[in-house]
This record gives sequence, C-alpha cells and structure tokens, in this order.
Amino acid sequence: MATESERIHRYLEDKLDECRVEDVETRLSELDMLQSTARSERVESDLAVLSTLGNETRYRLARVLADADGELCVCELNAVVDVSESAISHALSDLREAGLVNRRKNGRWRNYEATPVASAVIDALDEVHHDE
Amino acid sequence: MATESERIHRYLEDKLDECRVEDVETRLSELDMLQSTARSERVESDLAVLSTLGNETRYRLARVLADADGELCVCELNAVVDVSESAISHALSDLREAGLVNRRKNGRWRNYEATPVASAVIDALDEVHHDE
DNA sequence: TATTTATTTGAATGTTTCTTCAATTAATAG
DNA sequence: CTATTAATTGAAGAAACATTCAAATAAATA
Repeated sequence: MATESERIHRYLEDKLDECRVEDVETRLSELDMLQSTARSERVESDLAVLSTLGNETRYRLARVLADADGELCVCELNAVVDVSESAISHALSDLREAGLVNRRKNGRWRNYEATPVASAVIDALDEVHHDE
Repeated sequence: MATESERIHRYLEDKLDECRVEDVETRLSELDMLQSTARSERVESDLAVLSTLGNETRYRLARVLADADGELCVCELNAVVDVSESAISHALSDLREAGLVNRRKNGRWRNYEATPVASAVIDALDEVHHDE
C-alpha cells in the first residue's frame, strides 16, 4: 500500500501545524490496534444483532416483546405487526437466531420473550434520544 | 380480523388455568398500547441507525471512530477497512445520514467523528456481552 | 493556470433480503 | 382416528443493497 502510506504521510505532515509530530508507521499501527479491538466473533454477533433489528417487522416484534411484561404468544404478536403469519414466524426465527428472543413451547402455542441483548440495545436507543 | 380475535380468545381461555381471567378486547387494547409506545418518527430513526450499523463496512468504520480519541481522516479510515475508497465514502455518507457520524472539512481532507448515538449503541453491545 | 491530490458521486451489477403462498408439522379436540 | 388449529418451513419473485469502476468536484501545489 505505498500510495496509502504516502497519503497518510502527507496528512500527518499537514497536521503538524496544529498538532504534534508523528511517524507514519506508528500511526498505522495505532490504527491497526484500534481496528483489531473488535474481535471477529464479536463483530459477527454484533452484525447479526444490528442487521436483524434493522428491519421494521423484526424491530417492532422485538420492541413489543422488550416492552411487554414477560412473554407473548405468537397469536398475540400477530395482532401487533401488520404482515402475514408466515412473515412473523420468519421474523421470530431470525430474532431467535440472533439471540434477541427466546422461545417457550406451550402446547401448540409458542411464547416468545426478549433477551437482555434486545433490551439493552433498545434501551440504549431510547436513552440516547430521550431529549427529543 | 374475526379469526385473529378468536385465536386470542382461545389462547386466553387456555391461559386461565395458569393465570387470571381476561377479556379479549382488553388484551387487544393492551397489545395495541404496547405497540404504539413506539412513536413513528422514533421507529424510523431507530431503523436507520440499526440497519446502517448492520453492515460490516459501516460497522467497522463506526466502531473505529467510536473507539478513536476524536476524529479521523478518510485517509486513515482507508487503512482500517478493506474495501475501495469509493465504498468507504459511500459508507461514511450513509453513516452521516443516519446521524452516526459528523464530518468536518479541513482543506482537502475530511475528518469524521462518531456521534453520541453511535457510541451509545456500540457501548450497549459491548456491555451486554462483557461476560463472554 | 495546469496538474495533482483527496474525496465524492452516479451508474451498473451481482447479491442479499423480505414477503407471500403453499405445503408441512405437531398438538389438541371431536 | 380424523379434523382442526397454531405455528413453521421452503420456494419464488420482487425489491433493496453493497460494491466497484469511471467520472466529477474541490482544494492545493507547481
């Protein structure tokens, strides 16, 4: 990456005026360390969590379950989201695979509840926006 | 939705054995209240945040910016993510649109920094997983 | 002023994703 | 045991997405 380090070299030179002296190698390794703090299993699971919640059907299901006081039956979730039963089932299955909900069998009913991961992400979004 | 309320009716009947008496109308309105606590502007912005972060390129950029001590130049971000410059630029533009990063112009360099929203979501994911 | 440089933009394209329909499974009721 | 019911599964098609290449913009330098 000759061209890339050259560009960073020029950038750091420019920055000298307003900042301290740095060495390109040092900077590159700093950046590499920053990047590698994200362990790859964590990246994978975070991406699953985020992309799974980033769909309206799944987001609404997760939010209702997180706000609900305990578990809800699929039949109740049907009343909450306006897509086919099949779509809800697919959505719940995706949420489960991402570790965002747990399922409990109860005869022919199935009850779902939000996991702490789902609650944590939703709470974080609520809190950071609470002043709006 | 005659069929839907019938199903909920049967579900609540089943639940009587292990729970208290409830009325279908009441339950449906409880569910509706649960669902409507999610104000629609908030849903939209949460979905933008989550789906934007749910892509590896954008997630890695956001995480590095959140972990970095202040802003980083695009030229530095190039060293951190392994896609074309164009892809990085598109990714940063998406992150900006979702309110996850801010941009500062500095001559021909562009510096980006994570917003509190980005930090909050990433922190939440880190915290909920800290025991793994 | 002409050239180089850093970044962005837009079009193109292959891939992924979301939803639905139809069929299936598993539990219960008749 | 047959039928009904609750939920799931898989296939299919349309829509949305992510990345790249090529071209454009804007700042700085020669």
